[in-house]
Amino acid sequence: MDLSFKDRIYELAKQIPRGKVATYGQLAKLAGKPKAARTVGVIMKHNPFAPVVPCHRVVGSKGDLVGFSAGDGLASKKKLLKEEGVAFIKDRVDLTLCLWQKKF
DNA sequence: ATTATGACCCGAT
DNA sequence: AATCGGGCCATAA
Repeated sequence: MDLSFKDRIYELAKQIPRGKVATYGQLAKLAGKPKAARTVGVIMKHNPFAPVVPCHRVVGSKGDLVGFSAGDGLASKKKLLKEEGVAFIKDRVDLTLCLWQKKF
C-alpha cells in the first residue's frame, strides 16, 4: 500500500475513540515521524475526511487547544470535546485522563 | 529539483 | 509565568 504520511495520520485519527484526545506529536510519532507534528497540522487542516477524521480530537502536546480556525475556533472545539466527556482544565485538556494511547 | 508554507514543539531569555 | 526564536518535516505549486 502506498500509505503516505498523511494517510497514516488519517488512519490514526480515525482510531481516536470518543472522549479521548491525541496530540499532533503523538500522531506524528505513530506515523513514523516524531518530529513531523507540523506536517500533521497541515494535513489535518486539509482534512479530506472531515466527518471521518475527528480533527477536533487532536490537540497540542500539552493538551492546549492550538490551531483550529473552524467555526468559532477553539471555542467550538473545546465545547465539542467537553460534550464528548473530555476532562477540561480551563482551556486545556487533561492529558492525564483523556490522552489517547495506541495500545496495540 | 527547489521554494514556500503551516491547526507544532522545545529550549532559552 | 509569559514571550521569542529556531528547528524539523511532509505537501503543494
